[in-house]
Order: sequence, then structure tokens, then C-alpha cells
Amino acid sequence: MKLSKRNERASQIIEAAFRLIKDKGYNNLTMQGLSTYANMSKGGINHYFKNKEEILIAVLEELDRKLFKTIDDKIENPEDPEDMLRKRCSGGFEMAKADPTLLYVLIDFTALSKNNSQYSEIIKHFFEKYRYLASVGVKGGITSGVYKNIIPEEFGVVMIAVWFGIWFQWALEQKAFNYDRVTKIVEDMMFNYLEGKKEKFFQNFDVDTN
Amino acid sequence: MKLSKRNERASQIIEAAFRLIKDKGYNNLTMQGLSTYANMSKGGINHYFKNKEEILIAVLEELDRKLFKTIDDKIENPEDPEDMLRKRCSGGFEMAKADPTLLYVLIDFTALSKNNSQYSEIIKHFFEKYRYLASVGVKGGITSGVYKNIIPEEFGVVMIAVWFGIWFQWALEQKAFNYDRVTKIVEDMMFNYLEGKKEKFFQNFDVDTN
Amino acid sequence: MKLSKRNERASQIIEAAFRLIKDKGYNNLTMQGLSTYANMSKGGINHYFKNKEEILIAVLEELDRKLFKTIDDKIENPEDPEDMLRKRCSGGFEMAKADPTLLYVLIDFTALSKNNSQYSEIIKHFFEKYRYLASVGVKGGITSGVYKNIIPEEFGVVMIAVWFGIWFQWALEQKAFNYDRVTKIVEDMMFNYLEGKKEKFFQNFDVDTN
Amino acid sequence: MKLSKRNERASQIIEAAFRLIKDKGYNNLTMQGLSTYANMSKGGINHYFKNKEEILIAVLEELDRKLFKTIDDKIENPEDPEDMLRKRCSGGFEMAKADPTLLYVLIDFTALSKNNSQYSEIIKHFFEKYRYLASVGVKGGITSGVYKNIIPEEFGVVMIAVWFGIWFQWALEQKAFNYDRVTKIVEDMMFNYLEGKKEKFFQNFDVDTN
DNA sequence: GATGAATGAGCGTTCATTCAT
DNA sequence: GATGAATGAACGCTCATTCAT
Repeated sequence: MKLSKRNERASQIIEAAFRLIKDKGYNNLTMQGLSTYANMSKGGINHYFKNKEEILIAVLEELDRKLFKTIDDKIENPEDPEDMLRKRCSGGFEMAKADPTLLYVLIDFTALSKNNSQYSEIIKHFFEKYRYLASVGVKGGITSGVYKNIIPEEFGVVMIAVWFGIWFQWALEQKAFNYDRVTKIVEDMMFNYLEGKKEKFFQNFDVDTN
Repeated sequence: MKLSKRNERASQIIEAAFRLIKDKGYNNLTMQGLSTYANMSKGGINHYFKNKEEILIAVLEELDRKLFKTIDDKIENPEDPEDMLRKRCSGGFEMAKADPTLLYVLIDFTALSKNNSQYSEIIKHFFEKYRYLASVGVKGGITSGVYKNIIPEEFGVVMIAVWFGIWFQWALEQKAFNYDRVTKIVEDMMFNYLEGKKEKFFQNFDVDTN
Repeated sequence: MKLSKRNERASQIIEAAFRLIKDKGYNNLTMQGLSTYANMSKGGINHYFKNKEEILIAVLEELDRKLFKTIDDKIENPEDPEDMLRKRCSGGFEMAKADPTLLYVLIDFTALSKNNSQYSEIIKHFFEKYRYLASVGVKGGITSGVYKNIIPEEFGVVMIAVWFGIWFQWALEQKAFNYDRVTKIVEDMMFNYLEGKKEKFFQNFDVDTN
Repeated sequence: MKLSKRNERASQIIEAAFRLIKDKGYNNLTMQGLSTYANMSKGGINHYFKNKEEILIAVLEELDRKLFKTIDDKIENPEDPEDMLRKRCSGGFEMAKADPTLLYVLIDFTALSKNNSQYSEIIKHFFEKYRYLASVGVKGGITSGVYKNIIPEEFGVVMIAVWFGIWFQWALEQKAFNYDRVTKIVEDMMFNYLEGKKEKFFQNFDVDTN
């Protein structure tokens, strides 16, 4: 009971911090502003978090959770590796389009990570995980005999690069390009590439059916 | 003579600021620290720059110059559009590999750009320019009748996304993947894709020669 | 309870600032010095006042209050307009004599008012009010049929000029003249002048009794 | 020759400082701004004045000269004491009306004089001198047998008080009152008062002629 | 538990003054 | 003589953190 109340209060603080960073950036996040935004006294925050950094770690973990949830929720049929890959891919793009400003939270922490090994580690693991998730479809395809001559982890790097790179540009200026058409291009590009790495039989089959 | 000495001192400050941001991040850049690092008194910096922001704008412009120079220097034979495209592409990858930490300067300013329209505009133009440079090769290919059914600007977005996305991951953790192999993959992937957009005659010809 | 404590602390700061300006002048009033003088940390002052100017506005209002109180307290019998006028007049003189250094606060703010419209407005209203108070006695005298051919507001200007001009000289150098004799002269002068503006009947009567 | 050039340059600085203080106030007078305004390098100013304070002393002396000149120039017939008195009186009022902002220079230095005995002494002597000038007419009247029962120095205090007090109010807000009518009132008031102090014979004579 | 008054180190910036040229 | 680059102390102000209530 007490613990749940404690968690509730802590969440309240984290959510407020998250929103403030998203809207105004890390550099404009003050404990005073946070206390106002979280409807809690300045001293009160210290009951739940030792100091500002502890809050920020929690915010970063919350970001991870948010992103993961959004992307992973898209997957419906995890048995089919190709479908999972496509879903993850489009899931990431949809998320980035739905809330481009979320990027600024990530960027803020990346900027800070230069001098904070804790942030740095979390962000590293964060990208590792997404590379892994991206690679799983490819890996599944390989074990099921679909793709050949491809290192799934490396293709995960590519997928994440594309996803993040487009998100970044999109967050900077949304009128710069047509998001849907560009993401369609990269999806085509990536799956055409994987197509070319399918086994001969399937490739021939695909070509014939085309 | 006088002007050149003035420029020299100003460059000295910008370089110091650049290094400090690259090494310690914007949030740890103080005028005191800068004055120490630039071997100049705190007040002395004010002869060359009205305030901290003016220095930072200059640093951002320096970043632009640095990146542009590194990438554009790679182009040797600008007559051949495909060659230019490949050179620009690999030029970008080589630069990112040569000095991954340069990214931190860009990331720092991106984080700040959320609440600073001046930074924001510069970074936007920055990416616009690189998208344009990336698109020029494709555009040249179209006018010379090589590529079809492709919007060069949109492919520019893709190229920059890939370049930036890989750079980002590489800067975060260089032991996470094999940079050369991954960039080889994306280059293959992108040029295969463009290949598929070549005119029928060339496409058939290409297929035959494979 | 809380509010009163807050007001108490704010007053403490204002009083300290008032004293410092009175003793050392505005140009020697620093936040550090103020914090020392007010027995409060530098940052603590920021709980009560957003910035230095806010403190100074409060000091100016305090000055207004101080002067008003001292002068207005002298009036005992407001039914008799002539008496009120005399009381106000001598009240002002007594106040100026009692604490000539109070003038320095006013002079400091007047100097600053050149480039600060907020100070300027307050000081203008300040003098307006005193002109008004000075004119009220004359006005009363007119409605009760005592004075004729006189514009009370203009005589208010004269009274304030005399009061302020003598105060100023007195504050500069108190051994320069005999304050009581000089103020006696100006009181005589002013009331003789008003006497001359009384209705014929009273004038004759006065002349006869002389 | 050298000296005169030196004086010329020094005057250039003093005039610039005077104008800057008059227009922007002492608190906005910087050596950099002064050097710009005086068309002289910052270091150059140091050839003519040891430091800022020395310039300010010179400015104060210049103020004294300016005021004295304006007032004293009005006197045409110094043989007639009453005329001299009237001329000085109206001369002071005309000067104050012609350039009300001149007051701010005086006020600025008065504010500073609290912590600068040099300024303080100059301003004291300044007022002393004007009291003296104001008293001379009265004194002359006494020795020539016109006024009785009056201490000229004390009446000088009154005259300066009136002059300064009206100037002050006028400088603060020129639309607050009709300057000419008010100065007419105080001149009447003061000379009526002196009239009342003339010897019996003259007084009777005056009354008869009225 | 909860508050917000209080602290003080540290920030960006200004500016009178010095001095090599 | 004349310049303006360079200095550094001092300023107003911010803000994470502490702690008495």
C-alpha cells in the first residue's frame, strides 16, 4: 500500500520531468519548475529521489520503456519472421511520426551522456536492444532458411540507422519531406535487399511470381 | 594585418570552444573554462564575441564548415554523377569514422535547438544542404538518363538518414559493430536500389552481365 | 501567520536596502552588501524579491510611505483650512529637519529615474501627491471664502518648491544656515502672500488689527 | 600651443561626458562609451585624465561654469540692487526653463556626493555661491537703505530654494504646471515680502501710489 | 510525510584600468 | 602621442540541495 503510493508519487515526478524535458529541454529543467509541474513541494521530491540525477536516470528508463512499448505493440504474428521484421520496422516509423518531439528527450540525454557514464550505458543498451529487436526477424529468417549470406546484427545496425536517421530529420523539420513516401522507399529498399539475399529457390519463385 | 590577428584570436576561441564541447559537452562549457582553455582572460573573450551565444553560433558554423569540407573533399570526378554519388556517400562514412566524436557537437546543438531558433535554423539548413548534396548525384543520374522513377530529394533523405544513423550508433559505441562492413552493406543496399531504378535497357544489360 | 512572517522578512530587506541607500548611495548598493546588511544569504533575498529592481521599487514606495506619514501626522484640526495648511507646511519642514539624509534616497532615485520609467512614474506621482496635499488647504480656504484670485494647484507647486529647496540645501550642509529662522521666513512669506489674497473685508480687518 | 591642443582635447572629453551624463545619466557613462562619443581611443583619454573620477570632477566644474554663466549674463544694471535681484531671479528661472534636463547632471552628482567628498565639496560651494549671488541684491538694498530687518544670506537660501524646487518639479514633469505663471507667483511673493521689509517711508509712499 | 525558507557556489557579463605596440 | 587588446575584480542572478518546522 505504502509502496504503491510511493511508486505513484515517484511516477508523478518522472512523468512531469519527462514532459518538461520533452517540451523545454534538459537545460530548462529546474527542480523548482519540476516541483510546480508535479504539484509537489521541492523538498517533497527529495523523499523520492536523492537528487536530480536520480530523477533523470528514471526519466531515461521511462523513455526506454515508452519507445519499446510503442514499437513492440505493433507485432501481431511473431511466428512469421518476415512479418515480425516488417511490423517492427513500420512500428518504429509510426512511433517516430506520431511523436517526433520524443526524439529531443533522447537527444538531450545523448548530449549529457558525454560526461555521465550512467546515461551513456543506458543509451548504449537502448540502441543495442533495438538493434537486437531489428535483427531478430532477420535471424528468424535465417534459421528458417529464408535469408542467406547476411549477418543479422549488422542488418540490425542498418535498420536502426535508417529509422533513427529519418526520425531525426523529421523531428528537425516536418515540412522538409513526405514522411510516408520516404519510409516507404526505405522499407522497399531494405526488403528488396533482403529479398536479394533469399535462397535461390525462393528468389526464383519470387521472380516468377512477380 | 590587424584584421587577420583579430581573426586568429577569434579562431583560437572558437577552436577551444569546439574542443570543449566535443570533449565535455555544452553543459560543461563555461566562460571561465573557455578562457583557461583558450589561454585568454575571461574579459578578453568579450573583445571578440559579444556573449556566449555568439561564440556558440560561430562554433556551429565551424562544425558545418568542418563537415562540409571533409565530405566534399572526397569528390574527384564530378562529371560522372554515379561516381559523385558514391564518393559523397563514402566520404560521409569516412568522415564519421575518422572522428566519431564530432557528432557530439552536433547532438549538443540539436538538443539546444529545441529552445533556440537560431541554432534550430542553422541545423535545419545544415541537414537541408546535406540532403541536397546527396540528391545531386541522383539528380545528375536522372538527367543523364540513368535513374528513373525516383525523386532525388527523397533519396537524399534516405542517404542522410543512413549516414547519420550509422554515425550516431558508431559514436555511441565503436565496438558494437564492424563499421566498414556495415557501411559496405548500406552502400550496396542503396546502389542496388538505385540500380533497380535504372532504365529497362540498362537494367537488362546489367542483369545479363551479372 | 506565514504571510506575516514573509512580510517581516521582506520588510527586513527593504529596511536594509533603505538604510544602505541612505548611507552609501544607490551606486554602492550591491546584492552581496545587502545580504550582509540584512543578515540573509544572497540567494535568500531572491525568495522575497525577483530581482534588485523589485527591491528598489519597494524601497521607493517605502520612502513615499515614510514621508507621507511624517507630514500627515502633523495635522490635528482638519476643519480649519488655514490651520491645516500651516500644519502641513510646518510638518514638512519638521520632517526634513528631523532626518535630512532621507533626501538622499529621493535624490538617488531621481537620478535613476532618467532612464527608468517605473521610478520616474513613482517620483512624479509622489510630487503630484504632495502638491495636491499642499493645495488642499488653499482650496479649502477658497471654498470657505477666505482666499481669492489664487489657483490652489499653482500655490501647491510653490509650497513644494520651497519645502524641497530648503530641505535640499539643508541636507547638503546643515551649518550653512539657521533652519528654523529660514523656514520661519518662508512660512511668513507664503502666508503673507495668501493674506494678500484674502477677501477685502478680512483684509481690511486684518490691516486694522495690525 | 601644445597646451592649447591639450586643453582642446580635454574639453572634447569633458563635453562628451557632460552630454552623456545629461542624456543617459551617470550610471550609463562608461569609458568605452565616452571614447566613442568623444572620438578618441580609450587609452587616449588616459593621457588627459588619470582616471574616470578626474573626468567627472571636470564635468562638475563645467556644470558650475555653465549655470553661473547663464544666470549671471542676465544682469544689465548691477548698480541698482533691486534690479540685480530681479534679474538674477528671473535669470535662474529662464535657465531652468530653457534646459530642464541640466538638472539631472546636478542630481547625478548630488547622488554620488554621498560617498565622494570632492563632489560633495564642489556641490556645497556651488549652492553657497548661488545663495551668495541671490543675497547680494538684498544686501545692496540694505546698505543703500532699502530693506530692513532682513538677513540677506537667509533670504538667499529662500530664493535658491524656490528656484531649485521649481526647477526640480519642472524637470520631473513639464506638463504638471504652467511654469511662467508659477514663477510669476513666486517672484511676486518674494518681492512683496521684501516690499514689506522696506523702510516705513518707502512703504507708505508705495501704499499711496497703489 | 511534507514544506518552502535558506544557503552559497557558480554562472555570464561588464567595465575601469593597464600597457605593449 | 595614440591605440585597443587584455586583464580580472565585481556585479546580478540561478538553482540544486539542505533542514527546521
